[in-house]
Amino acid sequence: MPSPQSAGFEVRLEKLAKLREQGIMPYGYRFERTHRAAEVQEWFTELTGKEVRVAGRLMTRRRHGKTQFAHIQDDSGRVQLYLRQDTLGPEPYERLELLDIGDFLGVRGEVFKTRTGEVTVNVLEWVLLAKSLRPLPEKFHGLRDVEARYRQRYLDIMVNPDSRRVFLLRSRIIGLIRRFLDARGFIEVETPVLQPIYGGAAARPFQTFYNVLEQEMFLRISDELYLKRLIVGGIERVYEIGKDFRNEGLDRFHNPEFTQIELYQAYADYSDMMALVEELFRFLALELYGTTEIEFAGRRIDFAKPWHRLRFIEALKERLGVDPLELSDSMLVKVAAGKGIEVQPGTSRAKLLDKLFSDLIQEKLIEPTFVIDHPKETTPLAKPHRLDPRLVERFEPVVCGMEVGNAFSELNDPIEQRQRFEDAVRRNEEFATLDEDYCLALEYGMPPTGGLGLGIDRLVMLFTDQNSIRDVILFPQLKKEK
RNA sequence: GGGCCGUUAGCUCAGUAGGCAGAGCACCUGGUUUUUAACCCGGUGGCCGCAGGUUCGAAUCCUGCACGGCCCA
Repeated sequence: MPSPQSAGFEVRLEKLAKLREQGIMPYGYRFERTHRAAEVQEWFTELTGKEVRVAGRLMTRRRHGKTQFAHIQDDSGRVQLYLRQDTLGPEPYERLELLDIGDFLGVRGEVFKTRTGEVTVNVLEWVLLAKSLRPLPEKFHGLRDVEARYRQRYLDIMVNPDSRRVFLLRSRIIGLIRRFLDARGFIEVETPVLQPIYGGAAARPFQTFYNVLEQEMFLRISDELYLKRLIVGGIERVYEIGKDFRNEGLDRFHNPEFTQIELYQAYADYSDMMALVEELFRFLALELYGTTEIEFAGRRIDFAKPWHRLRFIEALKERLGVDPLELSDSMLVKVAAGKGIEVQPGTSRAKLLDKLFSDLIQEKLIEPTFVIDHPKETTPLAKPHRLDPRLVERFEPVVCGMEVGNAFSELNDPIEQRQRFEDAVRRNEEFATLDEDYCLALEYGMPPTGGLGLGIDRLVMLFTDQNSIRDVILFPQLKKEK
């Protein structure tokens, strides 16, 4: 972190003082703009010779004695300014010496095209809107240092256009998802982030204390059990986009605080959810890029075609040479070890199966694929498979080896649901809970329901070709600097 | 938790037989009335991540720590 004494700071403070001496307010209140930077370029034909008012941050500057060129940047892009002593007058021109790269300016001027063809504003009048006291990162290379890009994200998006692009796309993607679901009659809701009992996934929660209720609480690890209560209540198509929190690992694909969309549709099953995913991904690609193809990590992925279906058990059976469903827990551990996959003693069968699949198969699934029909014990909230009671009706959408979601035909038999919760708790599975209130809700009756969760961060990674989840999260947590 | 890599000026980076700490950009002085990574002259700027150790001498070698990245668990 730069110190107060660092280069440029003192000099800029002096300029600030001089400006005040000259009666200039270095921090303005407002500025009426007629155009944004990009609009001046875009509408050049109509604007040429006309007066415009634009504002932005001073990003470049080339001085030539009695004239100078500069660029200001606003959120649409940049526009060049041309500043002449004979146009501005001696004092306002001289006062330009008190400006620095990084300052915010508002200008009034005439639009023209320079000899080299760049659309430019010939400035008639300028005002300082905010003085910058810190030197900006280098104009050509931008801000490269990964740690600095995360810790000072404002600098990253200020000077690295690609970073800005990612976050603008993130916003568009979320907007498009809403548009897609709203058009299909889904209702967006908000459910509690602070929950008295966590559930809907197997993950270590963050804990906190709710003073006025004098009660331990958890930050949600999933929205599932609340959204399904709403299905019970008669909201037939419902979704929520929000943060979930899992007090666990942090790597390229995982961030403890992440954004998920969960949606539930009454009278539907997991096949309907597969169709929805196929449509949604095609829609996103078309809206964002005008084609069904995207590029991720150097590969072209086409969402025009239906996704592959890969049965969880059959894929594992082929890879392991034996049917994992027919193996005892201890045999399964041995077979896993034979494939180089070691787990801590006491790891649940569900976790082991999951790990086997992730390590041996999932990372090779490049083409869009639904991994379907998982073993029952992996998924206590999914409905038994209609053709094979050892399995559940579940799928995980996988693209480029990356799991981007999870979906089921939702379990709506309250007796079986309670049994499945109790089994998981009895097997002492990590983070298994029994949500009595949810069981009560199910006892009132829940229609057949298809449910789907999608990791928004990973979705954004996929659609913006980013390698790390931290590159699609504006302010990823880092350790405190000491 | 383990392995590897990184940390040098505001930014981007050089810097090994261990011997005065470097460049470009930015900044400051001067010049320049159509430039655009403007240009020309001159200049300022360093806890070389932190703490120890080895050595006549350490950015450089060794140990530990901090922060970050990648890979593994």
